[in-house]
Amino acid sequence: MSSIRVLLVDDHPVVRAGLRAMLGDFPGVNVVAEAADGDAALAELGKLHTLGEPVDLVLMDLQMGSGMDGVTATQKIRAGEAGTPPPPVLILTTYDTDADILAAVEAGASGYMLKDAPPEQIRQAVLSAAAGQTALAPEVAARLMGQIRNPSQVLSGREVQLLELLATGMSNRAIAKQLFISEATVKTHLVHIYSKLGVDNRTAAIATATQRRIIRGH
Amino acid sequence: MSSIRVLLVDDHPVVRAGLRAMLGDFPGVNVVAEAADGDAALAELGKLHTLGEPVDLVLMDLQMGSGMDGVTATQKIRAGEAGTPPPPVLILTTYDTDADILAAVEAGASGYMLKDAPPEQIRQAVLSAAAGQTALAPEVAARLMGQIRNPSQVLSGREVQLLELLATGMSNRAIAKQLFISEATVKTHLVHIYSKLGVDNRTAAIATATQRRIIRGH
DNA sequence: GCGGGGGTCATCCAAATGGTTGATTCAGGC
DNA sequence: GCCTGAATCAACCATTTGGATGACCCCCGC
Repeated sequence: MSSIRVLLVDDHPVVRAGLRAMLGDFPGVNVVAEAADGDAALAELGKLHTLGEPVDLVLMDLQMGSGMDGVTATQKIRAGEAGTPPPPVLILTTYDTDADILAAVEAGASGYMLKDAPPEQIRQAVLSAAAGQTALAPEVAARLMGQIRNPSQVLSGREVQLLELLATGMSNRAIAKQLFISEATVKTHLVHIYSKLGVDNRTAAIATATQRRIIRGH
Repeated sequence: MSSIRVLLVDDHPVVRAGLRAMLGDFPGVNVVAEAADGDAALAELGKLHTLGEPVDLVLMDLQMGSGMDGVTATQKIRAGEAGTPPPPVLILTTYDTDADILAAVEAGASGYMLKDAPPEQIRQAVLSAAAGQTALAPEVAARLMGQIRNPSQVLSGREVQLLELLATGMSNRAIAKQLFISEATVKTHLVHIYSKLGVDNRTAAIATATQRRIIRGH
C-alpha cells in the first residue's frame, strides 16, 4: 500500500515542527505540505491537486490566530471548494469543548484528537482517518457517551446559545433583545439552565459551563 | 563558546518533538534532556548535575496536565532545590494572561515567550536567556508597557483576587466569608473593579477580565 | 507630618436577578 | 390522535446586586 500523503494545518511553527517530526517517524505516513491557516490550506490542496499529487488526509488545528479558522476550513474542504475530491479531515487541537466538537463534526471532520495525546494514539488516528474511518480521542468519546447516558442534563441548543451570551456579560434584557424574545423567556431558560447545571446564579452557570466545556472560556 | 545545554519541560509530546527539532536546527544549542512535568524536571536537573553535565537553560511550559505546574517548578529550580546552581528558566507557553506573567516573573523566570512565536524569535530568546539576560515576547512586553502607561486601570492584588473568586460563580456573601471580610467590603471592591474595567455588572467584569487576560478563562 | 492609595466597613435606596406557578404553541414520536 | 419536550410569555414576590456617600485605619513617599 502506498504512503499516506498528509497536509498539516496549524498556526504554531513549533507544533508544525513537532507533528512533522512525529509523523515522519510513522512508516507509511508522509507530510507533503503545511499551512498556517485555512486559506493557505485550501490553496495548498488546490495546488497539489493540479500537480497530480493529491492529499490523502488533512491534519487540522481548530484555533488559528489569524486567517480562516479550522471549522470554516473543514467545511469548505469537505464541500469540495478546494477543487479536489475532498480528503478526510482529522482535527488535532488543544481544546475539547462540546461546542468545538459539535461544530467540527457538523463541518464534516472525520476525527477529533487532542494535542496531548501520546504519539501512538495519534498514529492510530491518522491511519484510521486516512482509511475513511472515524477517529475520536478517548476524552472526546467519553464526553459524547456521557451526554447520551445522561440526557436530562444535556442543554438544548437554545440554552447553549443563551449561555454564550450570558458569558459575554449581557443582562437579561440585552439577551432578550438580541434574541428577539421577552425577558420572561430569558429567565425561564436561565432557570432550566441552572437546574441542569446544578447551580443557582448566572456567574456559577458560566463557571461550570466553562469547566464542563459546554462553552468556551477564552 | 561551547554549546548551550537545554532541558525541555512540556507535557505535550507533540510540542516537545517540535521544540527538539527546532532547537536542533539552531547552531550552538543542544537539547540534553526532556521532562513532562515539574517533578520530572527537578529530577532531571539533579541527575544531570551529579553526572557532571549541568544544564545551561530550562525551557518550561506553564500549563502541565498533571504533576507539578510550571510556576512551582520554576520557583523550586531558582531556589536551588534541584541541588544545582540554578540555571535560568525561560517560560514558553500558549497563554499570556497578566496573572500568568506576573506569577512566572515572581517565581524567578528570566523570560516569557509564546508558542506561536516564529523560530527566529525563539532562537533569540534562548540565546539571551542562556546569557543571563531577560527575554520577553513582544506581546508580553506590550502588555507590561500598557500597564505602566495607564496605571489608573491597573487592578490591585486584592481586586484581582476578588475577580478570581467572582469568576468561580460565588456570591458576594460567599466571597466575603472566604476572604474573612464583610459583604460591604466586597461590594466596595466590586465597584472599583467595575469602574477600572469599564463595566457595570459582575458577568461583564468576568468577561472583560478574561479577554484582557487579567484572569484565566479556563 | 501630610496626602494619597489600598483596604476595611456601614447605611440607604434603586434596579436586576432568582424562584414559582401557570399557560400557550408547535413539532415529533408512538 | 395523544403525549412529551422545547420554546415562548406573564405575574408575583424574595433576594441579590449595584450605586452613592461617608468614614476609619495603615503604610508609604515627599
